[in-house]
Amino acid sequence: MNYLEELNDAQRKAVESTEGPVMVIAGAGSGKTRVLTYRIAHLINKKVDPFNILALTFTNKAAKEMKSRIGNIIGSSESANIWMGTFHSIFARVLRFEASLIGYPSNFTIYDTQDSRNAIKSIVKELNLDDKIYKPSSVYSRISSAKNNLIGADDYLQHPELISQDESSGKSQLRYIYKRYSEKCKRSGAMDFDDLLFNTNILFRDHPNILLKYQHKFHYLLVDEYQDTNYAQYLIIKKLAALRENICVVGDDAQSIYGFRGADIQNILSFKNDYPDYKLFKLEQNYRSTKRIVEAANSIIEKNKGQIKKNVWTSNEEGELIKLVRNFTDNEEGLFVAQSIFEINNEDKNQFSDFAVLYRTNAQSRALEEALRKTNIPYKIYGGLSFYQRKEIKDLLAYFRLTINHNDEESLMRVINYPARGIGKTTIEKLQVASSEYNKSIWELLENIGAIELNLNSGTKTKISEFVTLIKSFRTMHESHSAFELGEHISSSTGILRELYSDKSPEGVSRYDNIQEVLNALKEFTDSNFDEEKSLSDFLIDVALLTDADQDNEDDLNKVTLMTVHAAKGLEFPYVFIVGLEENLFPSQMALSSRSDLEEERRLFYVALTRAKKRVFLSYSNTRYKWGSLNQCEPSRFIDELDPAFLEFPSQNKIVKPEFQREGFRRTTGNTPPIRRKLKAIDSHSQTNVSSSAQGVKTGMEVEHERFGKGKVLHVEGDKATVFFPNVGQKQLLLKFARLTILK
DNA sequence: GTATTATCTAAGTCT
DNA sequence: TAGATAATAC
Repeated sequence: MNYLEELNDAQRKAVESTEGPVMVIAGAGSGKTRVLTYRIAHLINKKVDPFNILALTFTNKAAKEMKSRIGNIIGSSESANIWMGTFHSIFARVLRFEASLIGYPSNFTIYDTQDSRNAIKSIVKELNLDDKIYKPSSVYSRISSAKNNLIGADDYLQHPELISQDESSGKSQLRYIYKRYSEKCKRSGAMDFDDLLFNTNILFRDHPNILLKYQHKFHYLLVDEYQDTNYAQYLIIKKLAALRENICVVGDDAQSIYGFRGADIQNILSFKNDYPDYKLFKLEQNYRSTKRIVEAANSIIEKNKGQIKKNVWTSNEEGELIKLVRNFTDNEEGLFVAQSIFEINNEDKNQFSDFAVLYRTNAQSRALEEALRKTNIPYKIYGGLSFYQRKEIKDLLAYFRLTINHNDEESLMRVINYPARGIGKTTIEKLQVASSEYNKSIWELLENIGAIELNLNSGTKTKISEFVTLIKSFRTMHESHSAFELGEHISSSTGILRELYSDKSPEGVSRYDNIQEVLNALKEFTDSNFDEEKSLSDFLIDVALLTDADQDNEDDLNKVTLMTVHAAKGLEFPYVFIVGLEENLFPSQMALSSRSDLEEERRLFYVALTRAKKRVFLSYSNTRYKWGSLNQCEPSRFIDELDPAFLEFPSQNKIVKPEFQREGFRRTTGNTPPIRRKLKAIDSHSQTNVSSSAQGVKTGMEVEHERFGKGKVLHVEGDKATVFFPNVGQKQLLLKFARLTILK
């Protein structure tokens, strides 16, 4: 087998230990994907039926790529049969088969976050609660984390701890919202993202025979990015693996960045308790990045406590220093990025696709986009307001969803009067009241609108029955026509196309084009993979579970990539820009209150750094627009934490400081720590040379450094000082960034 | 019931 | 700043 020869010792062992529990701790860039790929290929080579392999990946794109790589090794007819995908899409598929057992229709709808929030919002209204206190987003995240910990609505009602938490945060009614929300979802035949995992657990818990069936089906389990699994996912895996224990998990505790959605590093740490005779392999050699990048990243991650011991190293070349750049505004930061890309691209004959710009929040993309557009640099953005979340798309999809599942209330509400057909607010309110009064779905009321006394005038009733007939006709057509034909018919016969076509504004035109694009996607979907079922409801599941990283366009080759650090997980680029390195942004303000949140931000920064193969650029800005007003910012603590030995500070920026309107200024709140205040003071007149005397550090002084401890200043030159620390030896420090306290 | 205007509020990361 | 919602006029 020549593919085994392409692996180093640890990788090879991880590939060949096919039987029994295996954990692979894989440092950044250590060939994790390669191990997973070869391991699956190896299994199939050993005559394991691909049908008996379940591989859980973090994005659908990763699954697709891995499948095609495996196909290259062992033949694509085999690899096509592997069950490979994200947790959500794999178990959505399982649930479709088994839905009736847990009281759902097999054509259930998947609610996205917006649907869920809307549903919660209407419940808060129904219960006459204050929507300032019960904000849909916060209620939703509370319910979400309950579900991720397998606490159902009824469990929640009897959970003293959660109830008292809610009471002390002034949200004592939360449990009743949760209860109603569950009921509403069930009545609508809808599952939200968390339900897909929650209900899979319910299914396996309450139907041991079904669990057994899948245990017999999946002889071999592989889980990628294990550090980012939450409790619900952990338990599904554990149950499925219980029979044969042929489970292989791959992860890196240093890259755990999804704590906010319930991911628990403990899952890695407790693997050895669940499977005492497990085999552990550590992949520590980094093949991706230069020495300086690897070591700089190590210098960051070592600030975190409680990690699995490992020593990530590389035999790659030294590489260049990490360049740090300060900007006065976020727009200037964008220009810096654009300019640098332009220059590097010119001198080294690189592709635009060699560059990635990573940021903490999606909102930061705008300034970057603008700068790249101005400089004519092609780019693509992942995430943010994705294509399928645009209003016109959601409207069309709502018709699709309603056709498949008439009880889908969120979709119904979206389209019952769009395009306007004379069923207005008053009517809808009456329907909603009646719906909770009779405990019937709104669709059921609509269907029997003639038989129910709702105090509606006959004109409205006619309009309603026309609407019902329309949707039912789509349903009938669904039986006899392809998904694409149906989609086309729906978009024209509902009047959506006509409505958008008549809007000749640029936005209107682009909305019309977007609808056409959905239809194209649907056509492509219908035409692909003849062996799999390709109905409209399959399409809807695919669309609902697209991840941010999944979008892929043929014409997106050779473009600069813009994405959040989260979305960049698992990817690599020769040149990486990490922008917006400011306190309260990266690390996020909300992470500052707890140590563990801050450590997660630090891991996030670690992930960002380790995406780079050749060079890293860090940048921050002194001011940034937030919510339309200007804010002052301070450099991120993570900059201070990087070992300065790996950093290149630019000579003075040539850019002229723009004038700010005083009124527009809003001060950042909170107490500025002394060091930061000092930094800020230096920053604000840093056009003049930063002299050592600004901080008063002089040769011969005794100083203390936050990390290196006490030391003696040997030499000062400009803004650089040479200091001897008994603990760590001699260090070159930049006074601008080193946290030096003068002792004597 | 519908269209237009004024006001509010959100944006932290993802399925 | 921009999209969502409430208020207002028709």
